Amino acid sequence: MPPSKTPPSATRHRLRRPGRPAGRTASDGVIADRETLLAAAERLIRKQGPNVSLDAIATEAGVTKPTLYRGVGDRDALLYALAERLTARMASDVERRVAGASEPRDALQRLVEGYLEHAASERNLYLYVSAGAVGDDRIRQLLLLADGSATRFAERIAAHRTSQGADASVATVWSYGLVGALHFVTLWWLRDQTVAVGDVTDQITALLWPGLRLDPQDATPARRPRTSKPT
Amino acid sequence: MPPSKTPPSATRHRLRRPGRPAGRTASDGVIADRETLLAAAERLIRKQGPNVSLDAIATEAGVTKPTLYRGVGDRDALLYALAERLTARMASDVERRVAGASEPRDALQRLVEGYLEHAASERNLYLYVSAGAVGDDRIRQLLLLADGSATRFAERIAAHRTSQGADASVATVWSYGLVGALHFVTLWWLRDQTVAVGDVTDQITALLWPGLRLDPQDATPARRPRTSKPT
DNA sequence: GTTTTGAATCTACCAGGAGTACTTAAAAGC
DNA sequence: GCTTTTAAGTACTCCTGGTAGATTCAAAAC
Repeated sequence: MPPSKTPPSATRHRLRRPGRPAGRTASDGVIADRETLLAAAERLIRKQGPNVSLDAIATEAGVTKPTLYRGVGDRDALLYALAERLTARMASDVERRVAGASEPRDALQRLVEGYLEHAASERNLYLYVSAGAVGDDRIRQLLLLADGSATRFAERIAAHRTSQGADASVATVWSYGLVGALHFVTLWWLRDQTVAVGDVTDQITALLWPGLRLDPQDATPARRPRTSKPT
Repeated sequence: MPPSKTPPSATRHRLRRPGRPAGRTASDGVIADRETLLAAAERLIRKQGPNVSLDAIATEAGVTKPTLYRGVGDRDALLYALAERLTARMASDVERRVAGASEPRDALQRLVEGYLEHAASERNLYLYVSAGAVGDDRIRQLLLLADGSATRFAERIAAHRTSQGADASVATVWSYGLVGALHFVTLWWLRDQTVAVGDVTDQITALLWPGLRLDPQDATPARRPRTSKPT
């Protein structure tokens, strides 16, 4: 009945018949590459918004759900992978901008602006990763973005403060605080985008910079007697 | 077959047969009160964690899903209602603590500590409201907590700065930044609760206070030429 | 060159949860 | 006493995440 079985690539992006695909040799050009699947997920989220089903993503990749599962894992795994890719891109973008800073405050300013603009340009992906799925480990999912970004901040803060002889134990809390502030302001800004990026940037910088700077005398911010060891 | 139909309240918290319940007169003691339903939702979330189905909540209230729907609306409506209740409680709790503050910095310190402790004591509810559902308006759901808290902060900040002759236009951005910082640090702290509340409180306060204070000379934080009107 | 083994994929299903159309029973109104 | 309105539950549909088993191809074994 079928005139020619297995048309090589005639029906691109259409579900294939069952069975091993007739293409490449093993482990050479692997079909259903993880990279391909993740790229398809990003593509679909970018154009369709953050509410996409796994089925839709699989179809976008020209593949079915089980293949998607073997390639990237379950919904959480996909979420984590996309979060990692997004934070890595944001980090390198922001890094590039910060590199040209003249002074520390300018660096913070560029960082904030870069975060805002990158989030805006990847709006749907940013929202997808921000909301997470509704799974068991809610905290982890809510902190996905933070875990990606905060460790980078924490290293910087700790290194800087240590080099200046200041207490570096604040680094972890401060970095989560920074990311949280950035994140919520970003969401607010993404919602009703009525304010110019520059203004928001200035305002966040004005809020955060005085606490982060290290020039005057503020080397020991402790104010109350410690009740336990700070880990 | 059934010996006595409609046992009055014998099977408490068990699904009744269809039909209007045989209790009260209208608008007197309304059955399936919205308050009752929301309280049941909170009760169940407190004891079972943030992953609860609407069915489970209805059962907890001794009622079925359609009744829950008529009482509080869909999943989003429930989420918003619970967020409102939680933020209101947190606000009044924090307000009470802040009232006893001696100086502005102490007020911030009490605010931070109150936020952390209240979130910890309502952990499951806090997580439920934080994550939201995965619906259409993701941003709104992600900002649920912020919208509840930030407006209160914004009013305070604006009033304080105006009274001191400082630029009050930063109030909105700053309040979202504050809530974001508090929120993420709270989540991080709720995850691996290895640090004492007091230490975290001190560290966040140390980060945020210098930006918020208004004593020295820092009345005009603008650093770059404005490119557009700030709303 | 044939057979067996293993790998990659799809089809078809299941489970669970949100949301709803319809039915039933009690109260309120006439 | 009869009708209308109100407050519920029953039982369904739809959608989405996840999985078991069938299906096809390549490569190794003989």
